[in-house]
Amino acid sequence: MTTFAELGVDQDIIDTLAARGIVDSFPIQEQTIPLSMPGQDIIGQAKTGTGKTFGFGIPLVQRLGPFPGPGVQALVVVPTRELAVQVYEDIDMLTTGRPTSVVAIYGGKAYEGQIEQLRAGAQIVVGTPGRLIDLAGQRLLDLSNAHEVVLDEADKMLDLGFLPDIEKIFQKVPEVRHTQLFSATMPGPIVALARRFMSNPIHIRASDPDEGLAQANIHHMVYRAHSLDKDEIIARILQARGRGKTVVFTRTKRAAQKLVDELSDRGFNAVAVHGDMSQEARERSMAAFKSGKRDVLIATEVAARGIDVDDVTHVINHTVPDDEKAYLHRVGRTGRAGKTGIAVTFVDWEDLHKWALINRALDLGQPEPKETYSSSPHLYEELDIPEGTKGRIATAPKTQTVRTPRMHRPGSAVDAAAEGEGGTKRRRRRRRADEAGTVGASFAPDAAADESEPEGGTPSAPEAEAEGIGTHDGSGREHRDGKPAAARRRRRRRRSGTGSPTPGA
DNA sequence: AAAAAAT
Repeated sequence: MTTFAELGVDQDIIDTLAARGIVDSFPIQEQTIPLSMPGQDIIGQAKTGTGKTFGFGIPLVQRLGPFPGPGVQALVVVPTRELAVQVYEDIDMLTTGRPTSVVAIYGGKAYEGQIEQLRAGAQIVVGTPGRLIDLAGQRLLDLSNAHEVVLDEADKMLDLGFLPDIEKIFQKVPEVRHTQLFSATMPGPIVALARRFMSNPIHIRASDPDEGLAQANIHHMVYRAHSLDKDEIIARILQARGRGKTVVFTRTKRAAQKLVDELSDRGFNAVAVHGDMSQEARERSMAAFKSGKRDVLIATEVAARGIDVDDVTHVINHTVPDDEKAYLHRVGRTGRAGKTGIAVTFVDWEDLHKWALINRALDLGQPEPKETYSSSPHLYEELDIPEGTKGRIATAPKTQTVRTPRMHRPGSAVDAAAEGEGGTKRRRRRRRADEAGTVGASFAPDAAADESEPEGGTPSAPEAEAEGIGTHDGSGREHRDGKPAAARRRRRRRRSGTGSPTPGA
């Protein structure tokens, strides 16, 4: 193992890293930092959770020098707002003790703060394409001196959805510059395309090409489950999983919303993140999940790439992801920095082919998924639930399965009973649309207030909570049911009892 | 086709 000092990293950055317990370098850092530091263009490829951010971040901070003058000299572009926040935090940490200042520029947020920081002379900008182009177009962001450019999740940034924006951004930065592209996945055609934006790049792969792209420390499992049984199986996995956090990926925003509602009703500590939520609610969910206040995150593809949360032990694919790249990034939320993780994928009948392609492309060696579900409750006990947990599954009370039919027949007597007082279908739906994903869970009511206090101060907790998810119903009401949020919280607390995550409690 | 990304 090479030390950071041997890689040419400045002592103050070494100290900053050490203060955070980071003393060992990762292979990608060892391979790219010495090349990147003197200005070599790099395409850096390394597995999920193996230190890519510092791989480009350290040279970037260091190349600006210890006392950079004011004005944007470095630009990092990322595909999602949450990743912008995370990368911003990482790079900001690297600048500790330097006058270098970093700003995150992304949508869904007030312009003022971001513009203010740019005016104050920020040197490093981390952002998402839309807002970057917006501010550049308004002459509020000057990229003409950004000689350092990074595309994080580079293959995503160069795919069809983002490419036009990326081309615009490259038109705004200097032609002579240092360009770094990083990702766990770099398909050949994308590498070819990438060369258009780089000069004599070196493509570094931090692992043996025949080794495969999948993390060896992730254990993969497949269930061929009927969609109506998925909630029940997920609940059982969550119950049996022990300490740690879980990310569940859904294909659609609506499915994410529905699942977070269902799991919250079952007493799990779940929050959601998806594009139909307000940015404030998205960030509140992420903060609660990162801090451990909530231990289940239900997410759409938005959280598939780059997001780094400690102690994620399980990733569950509620539906098979689009392709092997999506699979790799999703399951890469676990098994990070040398830890192990479990990846569970539900394969629907119509996804059998898609799954077979992923299984083969990544050489996962998974057998053909067997039909593991049944409408009969005991058959759940035959499920191969993730390691070390079978005993607990087998002893799970049978009565748990009573809750599954509620999903099948919304509005039934069971449904009304679960709602408690005044539970019409319509009211229930409204409550959920507003609430879930913001605080999500039905207990730990104090957390609702904690999570709605970002730095910089926002409205009082009730309003912040009530704002809920943005465009879901497009309303913007301050209250639902005509009751203030505090009263609603009391009602929910009563309904959900003590907060023990026991289904059927 | 869905999700993401400016308002």
